[in-house]
Amino acid sequence: MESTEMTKSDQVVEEKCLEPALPATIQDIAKFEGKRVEIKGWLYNKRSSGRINFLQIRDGSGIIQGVMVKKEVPIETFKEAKKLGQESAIIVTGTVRADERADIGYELSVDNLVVISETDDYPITPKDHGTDFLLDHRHLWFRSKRQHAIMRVRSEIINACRDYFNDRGYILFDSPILTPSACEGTSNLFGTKYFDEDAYLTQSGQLYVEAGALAFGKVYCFGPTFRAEKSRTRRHLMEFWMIEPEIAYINLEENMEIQEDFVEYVVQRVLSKMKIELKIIERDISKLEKVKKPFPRVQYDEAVEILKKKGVDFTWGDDFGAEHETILTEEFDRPFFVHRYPAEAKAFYMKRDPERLELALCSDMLAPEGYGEIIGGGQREDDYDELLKRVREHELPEDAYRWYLDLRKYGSVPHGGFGLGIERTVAWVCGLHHVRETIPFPRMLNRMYP
RNA sequence: UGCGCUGUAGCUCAACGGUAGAGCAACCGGCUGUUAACCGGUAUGUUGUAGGUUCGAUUCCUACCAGCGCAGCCA
Repeated sequence: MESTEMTKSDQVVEEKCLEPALPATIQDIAKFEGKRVEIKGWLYNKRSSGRINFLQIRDGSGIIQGVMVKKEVPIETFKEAKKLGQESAIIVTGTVRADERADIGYELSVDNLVVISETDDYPITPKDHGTDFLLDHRHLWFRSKRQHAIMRVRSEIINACRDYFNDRGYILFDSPILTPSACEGTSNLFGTKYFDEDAYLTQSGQLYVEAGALAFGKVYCFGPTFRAEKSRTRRHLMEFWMIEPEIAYINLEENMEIQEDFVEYVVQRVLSKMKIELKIIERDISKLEKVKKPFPRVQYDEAVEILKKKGVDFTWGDDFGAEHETILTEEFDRPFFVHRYPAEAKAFYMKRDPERLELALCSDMLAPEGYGEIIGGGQREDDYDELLKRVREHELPEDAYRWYLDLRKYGSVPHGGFGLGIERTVAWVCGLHHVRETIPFPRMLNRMYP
């Protein structure tokens, strides 16, 4: 099929004595000013004005307007272009021309068009659609400008996360997705079968990554995480991605220093590399420019004081709800830490503060503008007897945690780490209302399609 | 799971209890610089499901179903 199309295209070249077209992407179109190029893509939208067809062409890297003038192309080509439906696959050739009127500064004077596949009735029209409809068409939705930009930012954030740790001597140490028991002893896991045994989809790689830290010093895992919580809010997905570094020989303070350095790096990198995308999403850049360390550190006790000063009824020992998080968030113009929560409500593996045994050596990083918790982390209990006691207190199956207890038996050291939720981070960096737009195919309560 | 809201054309939404309507998309035509282009024309319905009140229900009532928002839980 391709060869016959090329012949057709070559004929036009001959007839008009045009230069051969260079393969080009819209992203790099500036390099081709004055040159004749070929763009392989899709029709994003079109308008016409009698004797001119304006074709908005997208190729995945960007959108450019192709201008097709009636008297400059064969009449059949002009008519064909006029009838083309949104998202028809097309190969367009033409000359790149600088034009002030164009969004990207360049237009394409089209001299030929080859239709690879025609489309009619593309469901996502350039008008308003409801979220439910768009989510039903998620497989098409991210062809649209805004979703396209968000997916690019997500990709860059993930690359930045990986680069940060790879460049600093961390070993990628992936944790299993199928696990024999609950990592943190909580319920709400997706259950499945491992042949005849019960198995669960992981809700955190942390326990495994601890084993990695004691072997390699500094490791991280990056993968999907599953929570079978019946949560339906703008901050929750049933399946989400988390990057979880774990480091031997660090304390809580050092842990927080790594976190702020890491988050600053990720945000600043998106700021410098994704300007176009952030503009399409209409993100207020000034908010992100303030994301510089050091991030404020607030003890749980102080956070409770802040809430009380603001007239919020709050009992010491409770965990913060969404409303409380938002109020605290308004206090700062950058992410901040809340550390040393009451140990009662926290996971069994968290180390107690030796100076105040009722507190856990843990911290959350809360993103500004009401985006809530993006990181949870802390110091792990490294004493064998203490950890065994906690396992028993939480009535966890001792046998399943044998290997985890072993880590405290053979060369135990103070260690800690944290987990950053990718989708919440993307939502915050992009300034989105809901995390469902931050992942290609969101898994939500009541939605597993497409 | 609790509280609240919604369900009408492919999409976004109207319609005091009195024969079901608009914009966009589709289709036909017009326009030499459009940019969610515009202008004229054509076609489009089991009003979520089941019952009830009523002469008459898209409208009022009940149940169910589906979805959304908020909360809890968490990243």
